[in-house]
Amino acid sequence: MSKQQSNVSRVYAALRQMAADFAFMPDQRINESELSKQLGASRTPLREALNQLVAEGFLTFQNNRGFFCRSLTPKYIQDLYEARVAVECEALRLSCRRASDSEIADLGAYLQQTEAEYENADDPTERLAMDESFHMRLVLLSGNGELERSLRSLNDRIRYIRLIDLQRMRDKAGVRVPGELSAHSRILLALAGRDAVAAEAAMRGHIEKRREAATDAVRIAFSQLYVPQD
Amino acid sequence: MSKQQSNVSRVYAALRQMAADFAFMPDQRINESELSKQLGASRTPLREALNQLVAEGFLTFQNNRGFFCRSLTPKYIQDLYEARVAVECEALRLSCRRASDSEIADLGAYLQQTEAEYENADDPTERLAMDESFHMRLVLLSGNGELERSLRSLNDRIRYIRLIDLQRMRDKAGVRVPGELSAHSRILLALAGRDAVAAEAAMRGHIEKRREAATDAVRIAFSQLYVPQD
DNA sequence: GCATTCAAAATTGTATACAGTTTAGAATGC
DNA sequence: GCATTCTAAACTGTATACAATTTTGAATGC
Repeated sequence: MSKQQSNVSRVYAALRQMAADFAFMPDQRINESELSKQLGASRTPLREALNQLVAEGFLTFQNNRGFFCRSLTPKYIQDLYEARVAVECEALRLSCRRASDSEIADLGAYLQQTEAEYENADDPTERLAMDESFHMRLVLLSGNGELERSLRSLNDRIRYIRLIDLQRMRDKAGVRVPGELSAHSRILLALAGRDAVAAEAAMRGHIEKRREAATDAVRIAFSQLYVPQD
Repeated sequence: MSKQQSNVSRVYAALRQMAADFAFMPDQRINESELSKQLGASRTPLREALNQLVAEGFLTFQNNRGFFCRSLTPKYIQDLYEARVAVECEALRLSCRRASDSEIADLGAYLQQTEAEYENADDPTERLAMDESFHMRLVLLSGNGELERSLRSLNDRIRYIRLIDLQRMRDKAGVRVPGELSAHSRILLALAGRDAVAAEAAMRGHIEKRREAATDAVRIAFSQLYVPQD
């Protein structure tokens, strides 16, 4: 009998979470000894996990200087949003051909259930989790493992900014007019109608609408990250 | 004065090349001691590089059993081709908006030059390098670093199969009718006309045309990989 | 105050050792 | 021949040690 899960993957998961949350400041140097104590593993497995995160773009590496948190710039966030459009639109196109009627119906039920919760949820983290979950389910319907992997990576690198964006939206957002369709509903409707063009257009519009706001949020993020207490 | 390039990144580059060429057989277990001798580094930096390749999908990892070459299945190759469509079509769309006229003219000159060479090149490796290069230049015009990174990864994981595909095409391919436009020319023309829809359609058709052939090539690849000498 | 120098401290890079686990293959029984 | 058991060899996982490099910060000169 042996452990199924490797120690490196446990450390990796913890680090990825930390990197997503910007527990490391942008461009901050990462101290291996300190971190290894914190995570209860020696530097050898820690560095193996850190190397994985470098390969995925969460961290960078400089010879003899070690590991650094990725930097956070409007350009970088824009790149990630554009990549999301690429991944999610193509996945949606595939889903229009491949998803079964019952899979689409299931997603519809999920959407209906969460949209009610969404309106009531105060916590932006909760809202974001619901939003991400809907988008991820859509990609899963495409049946493409590579697109799924890409979206997971993009989501984790973008999450912090989306959270800031959501917090700002909460303050000034009006309630949606009852009867008006949410962006998610419009996407799902087009999918149910197997209308790839309409679905893609709805998805593209939906993501790009948030892109501009998100690049603005980068500046806000800076102030939130670099001020310790407020 | 110090080395600019780290040892790990040297080992990584060598391993990535090997993984792209299927120097490791699909599903083959990788022996760390042997490989570390071969690459002139101890197991510590070797494993750091191997972990990067796991994160990128070139290899897999099982606790207490070590590293394995990714498996090679028609489904996997299809996923990668579909991801290429996602990345390259969106990049092209962005390029239509962003590329300067002179950048497009440069790419046109490059295309004209290589298409002549392409017809004469016997070596499939050369042909593939030219093809990849054109596609990569297109993505670079989008100015999106994330899409660029994705395409690089996809290219390396797909290359071996494309090579097999090209070898098969050589045997039965007819010469293109003079005056008829190559797929690359059609894409470039649409780009020059800033016609994102036409460009995307041409790109999609171009990649998908090879996708089916490539999944067939997987079976051929198996026979080539598993027969040592022929 | 500001730049420069330099030695001490901190940190990274990697080889190695060894414990823990898996694998290979011989021996055995059916 | 085929499955099972068991032991030795091979291999992986990780802590640790130490060399090489970078960083820190005090001392100095301007």
